[in-house]
Amino acid sequence: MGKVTKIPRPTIERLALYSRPLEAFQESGTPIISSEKIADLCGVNPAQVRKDLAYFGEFGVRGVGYDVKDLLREIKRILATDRTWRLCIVGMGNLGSALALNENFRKRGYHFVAAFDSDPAKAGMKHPCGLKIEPIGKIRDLVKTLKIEIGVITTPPGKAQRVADLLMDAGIRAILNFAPIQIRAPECCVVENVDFTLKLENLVYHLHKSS
Amino acid sequence: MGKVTKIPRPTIERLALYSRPLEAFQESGTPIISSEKIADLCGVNPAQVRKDLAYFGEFGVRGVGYDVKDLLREIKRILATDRTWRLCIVGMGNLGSALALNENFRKRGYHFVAAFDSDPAKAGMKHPCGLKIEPIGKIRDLVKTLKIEIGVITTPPGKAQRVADLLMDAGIRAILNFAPIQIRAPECCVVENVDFTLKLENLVYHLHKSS
DNA sequence: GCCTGTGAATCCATTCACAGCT
DNA sequence: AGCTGTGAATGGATTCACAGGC
Repeated sequence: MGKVTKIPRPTIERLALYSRPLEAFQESGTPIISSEKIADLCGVNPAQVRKDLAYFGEFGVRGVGYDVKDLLREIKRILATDRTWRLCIVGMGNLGSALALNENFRKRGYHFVAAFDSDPAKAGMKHPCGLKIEPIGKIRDLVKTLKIEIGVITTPPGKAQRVADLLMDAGIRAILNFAPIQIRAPECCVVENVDFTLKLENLVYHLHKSS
Repeated sequence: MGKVTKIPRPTIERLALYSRPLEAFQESGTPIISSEKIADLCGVNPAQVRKDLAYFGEFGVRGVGYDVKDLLREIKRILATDRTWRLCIVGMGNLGSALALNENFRKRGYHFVAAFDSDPAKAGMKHPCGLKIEPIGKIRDLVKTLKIEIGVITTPPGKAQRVADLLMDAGIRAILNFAPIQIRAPECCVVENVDFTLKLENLVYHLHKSS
């Protein structure tokens, strides 16, 4: 409390990163951890870790370190991962299907409660994950009645923007986009893009450069 | 030419980003494009676009803009996406399977030439993508004989580091990791992480903050 | 007039280095 | 002695603003 500082975006991203080893330490019963240890495991600078945490309070004890359990709880509270969230997937191709079946999401509190696909042949079918595949036209209705908070887009690139617009129309304010295009959205909606081929192009550049 | 400037990492990432709309413009036959247009479509500043490109040469014409075809060719040459690359996937669960079937990769010149899984029940099976699933033990051999250049890891987090070590042992120097852990690798190997849940945690923070 | 290429200015994030507490 | 919390210093990257060429 006190200062009203703006939190740097990278700080938020790293908080999530820190929580990974913290979870492991909590499970293994380690009670205390130092900024240096966290930094080491996450590949960042120890001062960075301390500064990131200090934005939100004084969680550590000088001369000692951080209490693993407390710190993890604080981070989860900050990130708002201490509750569950309701998501939908749009585009039940191979990727959408794989995500719906992925256990990592559920384990972290992300529950898929609806699945959509524009293919009339798919609509109505029951997906192995347990969800019935709904037509795109039902997005508006279901987002509201099922109180969906986050939309995941796994459509082909050509359809992604239209789907995003539908989701936003329905009141969605957070989108995770897997289509390799830049989604345009107003301020009020947060969009995160996951573009594998972008990452590959990065790899390939470095490979080529150092050969 | 001339100055030996160090290229900022973000510049490389954006070059790949710029190539997306350029491809669309090339297909639609638009001959010339301005830095402002590119910037707009990619959500960056026009000066940024010009500076990024200027690191590699003078591709534009003052008072006119950039020739779409030329620029795209140059970017592809810089990123080394003007050739094909040989990859393997390790971990043929839902995600690995979906990636192997994903057309986006092939279209951009990324060819999966081998698939591995540690599950003996899967080894030997033919995957719908056309590849035979090989046991982990064959990584070393096949990476060499098939001249695999990039490894994609889609195993559970517990196995990811071991798989990465195997790949690097076999001579792989670029890894795309989908497991939600931080892969440790020496300088000589480039690692890109794709962690969906990290992205979700970001979204969730922003949702929560602005509610 | 228009749009690129680029030094200069600004902004932001990271790292250092040490004071402060246990 | 040890490790956190934090102002100060550093280092990068982004943006501005304008000179340069069509």
